[in-house]
Amino acid sequence: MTTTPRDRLLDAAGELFYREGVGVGVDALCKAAGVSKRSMYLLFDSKDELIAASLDRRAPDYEAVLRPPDGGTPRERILHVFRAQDGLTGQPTYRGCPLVATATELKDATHPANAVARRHKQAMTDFFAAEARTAGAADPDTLAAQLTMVFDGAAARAVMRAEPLAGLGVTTATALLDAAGVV
Amino acid sequence: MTTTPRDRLLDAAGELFYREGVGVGVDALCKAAGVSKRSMYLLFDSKDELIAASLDRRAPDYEAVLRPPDGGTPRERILHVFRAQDGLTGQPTYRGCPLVATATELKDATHPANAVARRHKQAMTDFFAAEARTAGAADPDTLAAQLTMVFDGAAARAVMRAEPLAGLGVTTATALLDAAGVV
DNA sequence: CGGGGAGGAAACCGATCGGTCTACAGTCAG
DNA sequence: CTGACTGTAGACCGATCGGTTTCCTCCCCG
Repeated sequence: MTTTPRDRLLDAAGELFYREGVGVGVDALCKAAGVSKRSMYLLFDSKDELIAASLDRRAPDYEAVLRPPDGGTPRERILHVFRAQDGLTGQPTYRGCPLVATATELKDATHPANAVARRHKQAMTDFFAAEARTAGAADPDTLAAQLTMVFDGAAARAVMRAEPLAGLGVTTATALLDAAGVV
Repeated sequence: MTTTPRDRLLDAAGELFYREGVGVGVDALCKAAGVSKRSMYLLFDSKDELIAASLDRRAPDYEAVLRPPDGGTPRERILHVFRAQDGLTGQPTYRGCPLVATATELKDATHPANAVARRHKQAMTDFFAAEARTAGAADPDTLAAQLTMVFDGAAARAVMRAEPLAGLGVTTATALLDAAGVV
């Protein structure tokens, strides 16, 4: 057995919940994963826990796509994130930032998946803050919060497909970096 | 009869779909509106049409809250939108921009409610563009797209409650206006 | 007074929801 | 071989889904 039922469940959940929303039923999910409901409920306490676990599983891959390779200036490293995002938003399968989309769908701030989303989003802000600090920005925390906001805004625009202007996130982040004196 | 069944349905739908998501059932919705399912399905072809119609109904009120009063400089008029948004995001009942949230939940870009959301969002961008043009910005369309993106980003941040910094939308919009030479 | 339309209450439809449970196949250790 | 363990298939539970239909009440107009 190359993949465990747990792996298959998390992978199928990550894809289906992102593509069709968390309203996808447990039956359809288990069928897609090739796992019986019985096994699913032995592995996870509830569908809600599975949502949270699948988001936690998906997040590292998401971050890996966005994170810049080693080296380069802080400015370039930050802009790499927005360029990578631009590549994602151009795809027809793009449904927004998975973290924000899940939080938006779940509404309930106490949902376990919401804590997962918050944690991984904070990691992105922390990355921006560390780079901004390295670059000697006057207020790295505020700049990091602004950049995260631009990231989420670019994702939202892409979802609504009211985005005739590609690279909007990159140009806006550039403007903020300029304003913050990050060369 | 002070309110028609149609009005009660649209109002209840606007509130419930925003507060709990479009997954709310037709039964619960009709009960909240004090309207029978029979009447609902005589007034609307389907739940999807009701979602679209309720969003269309809600949008003018939403815009009225954000739109600045007559007068003032373009810069002040633009910043008024972000200050008004800041007031909304501070409320515990805030669940994000209704237009973006609906589009995010529905996934399907061909859903009638998605067209409604796009149209109203475009109206906001058009407002920004008109003000930027009045102010003599070099590229008013790009600036308007950036401001809309910041607006949606601020909404997304507020949803996730990873928002220790109030007024983030206002300060970021200010930075973009400064960069675009809109005094 | 009598008739017709509007609209509420609720039964009903097949399908699906999240979740539980039984039955059985395969695989390992002893 | 036996017994424990893991896993699938799928029936089953009550509830709810979107949507349709029947029935009845009310009110307005003639």
